[in-house]
Amino acid sequence: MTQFDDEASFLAQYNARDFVAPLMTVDPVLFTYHEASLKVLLVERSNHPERRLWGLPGGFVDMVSDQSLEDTARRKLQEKTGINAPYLEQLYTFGSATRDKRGWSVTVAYTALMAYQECAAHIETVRDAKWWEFEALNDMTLAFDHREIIQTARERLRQKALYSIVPAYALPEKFTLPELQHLHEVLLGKALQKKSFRRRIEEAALLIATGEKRSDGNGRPAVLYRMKEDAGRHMFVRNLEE
Amino acid sequence: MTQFDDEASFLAQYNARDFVAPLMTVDPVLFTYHEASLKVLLVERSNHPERRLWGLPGGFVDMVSDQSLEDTARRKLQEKTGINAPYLEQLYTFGSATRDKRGWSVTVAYTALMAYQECAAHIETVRDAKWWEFEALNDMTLAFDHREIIQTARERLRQKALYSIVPAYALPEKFTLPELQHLHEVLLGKALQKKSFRRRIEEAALLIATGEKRSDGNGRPAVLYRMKEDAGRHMFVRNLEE
DNA sequence: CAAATAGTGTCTGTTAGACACTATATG
DNA sequence: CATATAGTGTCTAACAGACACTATTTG
Repeated sequence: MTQFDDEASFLAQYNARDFVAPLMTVDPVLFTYHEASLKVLLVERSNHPERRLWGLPGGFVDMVSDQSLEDTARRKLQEKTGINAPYLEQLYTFGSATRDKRGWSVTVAYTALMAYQECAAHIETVRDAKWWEFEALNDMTLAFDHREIIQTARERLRQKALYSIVPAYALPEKFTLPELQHLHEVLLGKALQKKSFRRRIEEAALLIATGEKRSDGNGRPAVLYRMKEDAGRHMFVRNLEE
Repeated sequence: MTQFDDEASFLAQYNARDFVAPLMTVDPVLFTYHEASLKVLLVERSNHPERRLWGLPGGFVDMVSDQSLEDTARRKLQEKTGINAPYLEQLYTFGSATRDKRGWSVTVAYTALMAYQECAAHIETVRDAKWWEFEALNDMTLAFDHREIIQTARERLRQKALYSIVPAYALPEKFTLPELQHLHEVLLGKALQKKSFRRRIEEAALLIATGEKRSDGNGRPAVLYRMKEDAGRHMFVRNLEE
């Protein structure tokens, strides 16, 4: 390798094209909660590879328009589904020689949460975009290693349900405590004591009562709350039981 | 873009060299505990860019020899320092257009822990390898965004000290409870109640008494323990106070 | 009124904090 | 013996679980 006196001349001759790097993608796993169940947003691929299979709404980093990995995640969600998620957090990075048939590839996965809204395919590389029930994915063949990625995201979200109210980002802006509790119950796969659940949220002062109530026709109406600004960052010192 | 009938012909014409991907590196943050303080292993760069600056012992993914990102992390640690760490966990992925002067770059950071041992530079791209006291890094200019990466790793390790005994991987195979407690105290930046600390570890049955004791000359000798196989995976349901 | 769902009062159980105590080493 | 460090006994405080109770809605 040639030696250079100074960094400036080193950088002047440096050309990233001289080196082959792994394929570099970003894959958001977008969850929501609707009709009492957890849903994941998937898109049907209209191009090779893995054409016609459902997978995550991710894609390549655009070295011109993206300044950061989070930019890529937001852009891909926007392009493929028209969605802008209020919660986006890096999950894990999956990289290996074999996960993509095109060669060594790396994907940075993000967990995203948002209130349910209808969605549709937005660009030509996507035939369709659809919310799938999490449980239904067991019977499907998904693109690449996307099943493993979704499984990892789901597991992390389960953990967060034990010590935070991050799952609330999967609800509409205004929601009731029974709704939030049920979402946590879905994530944890077990019933929770409503007294415990409500008490810890109230004592940590994470929510603001809007003054409104909502009834679904049966029984006493529930108070509607919205999250305080930083409620998603709060961590309880003691977990709910597993 | 040309259309292909089947995936095989698509893959046959696909050439990763046709696309420019970000630079792709892996950076392990290797911690140990020695002489009552937390240390980080850094190497002095002998090549551009950032020549002569100290940074993490990372490097490019080798698409031939590495099968996974963890392979890269282990290989780089081995090459640059001769070390094989008993604890290695993915930390976070840092990627942006500006973090490396050569262009858009992504690094997958790993946290590694090991018992203290002497180390030395192992290859020509490294002038020197050295354990630095974590506190000393404040006064240094480090390569790239490595200060931020180390800070993130340190913060994650602090979190783990609250609900696990993962930090024990930074100790020798046999260690005493007062040693482990002091390491946690360094990580948390506050004194802990020894009764609480010992009680939770004993009740979770995470350690095995070796039968040996060790005295440092002063006072009653402490019992030496080693970690049970899966002790690093145990998570206490209730955190220590912050 | 009954049925259904929201929300509370209050007791128990678990586990961390506080801190004084005992145990075992050295010199 | 004094000193130093390891390790224990035990009370308190915080907070989740259990579960019966009250509250508010519809029909």
